[in-house]
Amino acid sequence: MLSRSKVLIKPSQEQAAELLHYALQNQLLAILACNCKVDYHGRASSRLEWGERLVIIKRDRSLLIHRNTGYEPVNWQPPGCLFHVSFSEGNLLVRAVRKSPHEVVDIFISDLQLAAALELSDYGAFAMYLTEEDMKQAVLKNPFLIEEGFQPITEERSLPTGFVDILGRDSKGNLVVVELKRESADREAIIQLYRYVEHLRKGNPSVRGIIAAPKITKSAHILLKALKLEFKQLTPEVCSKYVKRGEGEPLKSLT
Amino acid sequence: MLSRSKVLIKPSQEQAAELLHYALQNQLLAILACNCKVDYHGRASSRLEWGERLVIIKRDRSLLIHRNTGYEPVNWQPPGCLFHVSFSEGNLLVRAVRKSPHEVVDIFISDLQLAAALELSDYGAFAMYLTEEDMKQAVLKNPFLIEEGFQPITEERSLPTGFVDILGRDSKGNLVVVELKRESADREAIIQLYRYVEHLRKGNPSVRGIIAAPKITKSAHILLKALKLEFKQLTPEVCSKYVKRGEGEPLKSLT
DNA sequence: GCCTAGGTCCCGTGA
DNA sequence: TCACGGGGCCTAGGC
Repeated sequence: MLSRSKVLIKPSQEQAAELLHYALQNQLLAILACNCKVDYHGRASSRLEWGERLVIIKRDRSLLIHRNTGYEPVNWQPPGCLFHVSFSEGNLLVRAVRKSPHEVVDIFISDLQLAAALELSDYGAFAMYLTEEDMKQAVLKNPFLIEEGFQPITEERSLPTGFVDILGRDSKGNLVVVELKRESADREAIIQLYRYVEHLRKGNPSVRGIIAAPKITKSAHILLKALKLEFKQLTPEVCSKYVKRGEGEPLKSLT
Repeated sequence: MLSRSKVLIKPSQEQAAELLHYALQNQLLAILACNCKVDYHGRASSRLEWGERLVIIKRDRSLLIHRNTGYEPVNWQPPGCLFHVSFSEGNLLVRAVRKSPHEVVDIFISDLQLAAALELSDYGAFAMYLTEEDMKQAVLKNPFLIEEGFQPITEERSLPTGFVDILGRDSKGNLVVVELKRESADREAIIQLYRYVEHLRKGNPSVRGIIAAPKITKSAHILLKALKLEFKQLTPEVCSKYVKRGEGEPLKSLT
């Protein structure tokens, strides 16, 4: 399966430049393991002094520069930027330019351990489960997950202040605003919910606001009480039991 | 500089496993270009079907799985997780386990284009400029950037509701809360500022709230007016002129 | 451990 | 294009 892939060990700057051109032209993924320094200017600015890093250019022309530690790239450029490969003061210079916002990453490369152009054939589907959207679908189809007698009115409703996750009525006919959180509800979540509820309460003081989440932070709970909102414990895991995704593939739980 | 680095082209699963052990033992960075499928279970769940990807394990035991497009890894594990390399149903299985929260990534690898263990010697300093912190330092040393006569009281003050960027007094002695934003101030920023101001206004209705940012969104401006808060235009670029970083290295501007 | 806030956040969605 | 909210966000800093 090497097909159009090429790997060079300890290439010269010229060989690496040629490989980069080859990868960019053929929409292959390029990797360089190299000694480099990096300048970035754009929304912010940064300077990375000389050291050995991994430089990755993907076929969608995104750029990642990774150090030997850390989840995050030290410098990067999102997909779609333009690359210029040149030579400058004895170094191989790779410039990645993003149009909007205007941002420039300059990589000065002195020597290389490895350079590779890889053809990665990848059509595999990716599916994510246990998201906030899953919780929403579960509640819409099983309103009792919020409380007995709860009935959603519309799936979502746009208000001047933003969006409501779920709007409904309780068994007594009171308007209920439900805000879903996949993880612990914090103060921001309460404030968000309160914006909606406050707006609706103006014409109707009986409007209820319920935050449905696995748990709630201490300070969020204090705020919740002060604003006369309610908390309903609801986890993505419980919701997943009420929601069929894909071809009904059951979700495995952590063991 | 190859030193302890090793590169294998089209290795067998057994050779790749050996290389992974070697990299993990010697705290080298490991790269695999391989056909794989990936399961993730933890805070959420995901399934990635078979396809060719780049798998990176860093010396701090972080894991990145990159497809041939996109800035973000499709699956990952932050630093510090535990790796188990084994063989399962004809595949090389790499399992990365995170303790807290408990999360598991399973990578099933069928065949490999490339496997490398790289020793990346990297001691280069990284410095970032034009951050919110830079704006703060600039304002603390040059309070007139907010307005004539402004005087910071303390650098930062913790309130029951959170943190204040800068607290000070104006030329008439009124308390002033300043919230800094590096980019356009949105409604969330206004709400955040209002939380502090509202708290302080209870004992002192003359308290002012100023949001200092390059610009402000339309809806944030409306909210600002309604809450009797103020906007002061201030850019990170202007602030950078009043702040010396490192050895006084001047910041280049975009040209 | 929890909680808060920032980020060159990225990314999708909708106006 | 801007604006807004979600994310397995990650990461740093307090407590």
